[in-house]
Order: sequence, then structure tokens, then C-alpha cells
Amino acid sequence: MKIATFNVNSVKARLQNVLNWFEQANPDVACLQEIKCESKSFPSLEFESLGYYCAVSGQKTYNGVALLSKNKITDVRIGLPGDDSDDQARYIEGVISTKNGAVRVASIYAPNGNPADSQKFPYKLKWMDRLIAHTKTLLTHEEVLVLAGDYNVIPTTDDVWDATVWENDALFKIESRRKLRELLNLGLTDAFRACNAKAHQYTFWDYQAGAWQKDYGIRIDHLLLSPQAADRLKTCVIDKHMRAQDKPSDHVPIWCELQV
DNA sequence: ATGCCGGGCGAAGCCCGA
Repeated sequence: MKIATFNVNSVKARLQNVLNWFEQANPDVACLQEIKCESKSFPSLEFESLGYYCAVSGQKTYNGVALLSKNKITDVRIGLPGDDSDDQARYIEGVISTKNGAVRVASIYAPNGNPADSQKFPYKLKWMDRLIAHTKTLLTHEEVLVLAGDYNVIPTTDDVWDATVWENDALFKIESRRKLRELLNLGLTDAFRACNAKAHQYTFWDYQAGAWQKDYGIRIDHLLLSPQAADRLKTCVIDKHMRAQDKPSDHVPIWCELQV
């Protein structure tokens, strides 16, 4: 089973690009982030015509996540528990049933947190705390679980083109990295790092200042696996070529293959 | 350079992202 995550930076502005990628990559499950539209205006018909069921948590203008699957999606959860006042569409989770068993998959768009001296940074850290708490609950089920998405956290100095440039950025500040470590330390496996030791492999390149041309990237899109999922991990690949296309997202897809 | 690019909104220029 091929499970992918892709921050599309507007599903409407990116529709043809994203549909082309679906046809080429042919994922069984895809997690989308930053769809930037309300659920009712998500282009479900276009994805359904490619053979996908859609579960969507959208909102106007910002954020928005979706879960697409060739198999039916059940037990859909929208939003993380722990703060009823949080109205940002950043989390959707569902169960995909196959002939060989069920997989629980979450599509995650963690807060950016910049500027780091604003209220956005504590919101980011608290949101990560809620993700950690919810993950603890999910792990008690001992399922094949994949938490996929844009975490907006650079794990280590190996995952950024120049750590000194990013040291005070919310994506790399030690508080943010500690939250990601705390999540991983629950027993999750970073699928990409389990398959690839090579440093400086990125999933995001800024639109500005020729970042793509200079390979000034960061690795912030991650597939985190429960032990039951990690045992089935075959490979994990970044679809870097997508960044070189016309009208690209600033993120590229990353996917893993599980023996399911 | 607290910018540079690009999307949403809405019809100019600001907000936001990373």
C-alpha cells in the first residue's frame, strides 16, 4: 500500500498539477494539506473520477486538510481533541480497510509558528502537545497507523540547507524540535529516515530568492509510523521532480510503501 | 531587507506562509 502526503498550497490553483501527480504516482492513500477551500468546494468529482473516496476538513482561505483513498474511509475524525476553541482545519483522520487489514491514516497540517515572538509560536507548541496526547491514545490500539503531513518542524541540522540561517525560526527552534522528538519518542518511526541515511534531502523550497535553484530546502513533511506500520515499511521516497514543474507547490509529495 | 514569490480575497493591496 502506497501512502503519500502532499502540501498542495491551494487545491484549486494546483488542481491540474495535483491530478497529474495522482495519475503518475497512483497512491492508494493521499493526505493533502493547505487545500485553502471550504469542504463543500473541494473538487471531489475530479478525484472521484480517478477512483478515490474523499474525506475533507476545509475552511475558507487558509489551512484545510483532506484524506483521499482508493478504499473506503471510515471512522473519520476531524480536529484534534483538547481545545474546542481551535477552529483551524489542520487534522483529519480515518481508517482504510483492505483485504489485508486496516490502516489508520491522519492528514496533518501543523502550525507554522512564525514570528517566533508572537502568539503563533505558543499556539504551535500547544497544538503539538495536543497531537502528542492524541497519538498516545491512538498507539494504545496497536494498529498500523500512519501520521502523515506538513509538521512545520525541521528535525535536525541534516534536514536544512544551512542550520545557522534557520536557528531562530519557529520551524527549527529547539522548542519545536523537542515537540517532534517527544512525538517520535512515543514509539513512532520517521519513515524517510528509516529508509534514507543521506543528509540534505528536502520536501520544501521557498518560492523566493531562487531557493529551488540553489537547493536551499528544508525537510518538514513527514510520515510517522506506529511500530505495526514500521514493521511493514518497504520504502519511502520524496517526489522531488514535482518542484521543477510549472506552477509547482512550494512543497513536494513524499510517500511510503507498506507491506499491507 | 521584517524583502524577494505566490495564493486568497476581491478587484488594490494586504494577510499569510516557511
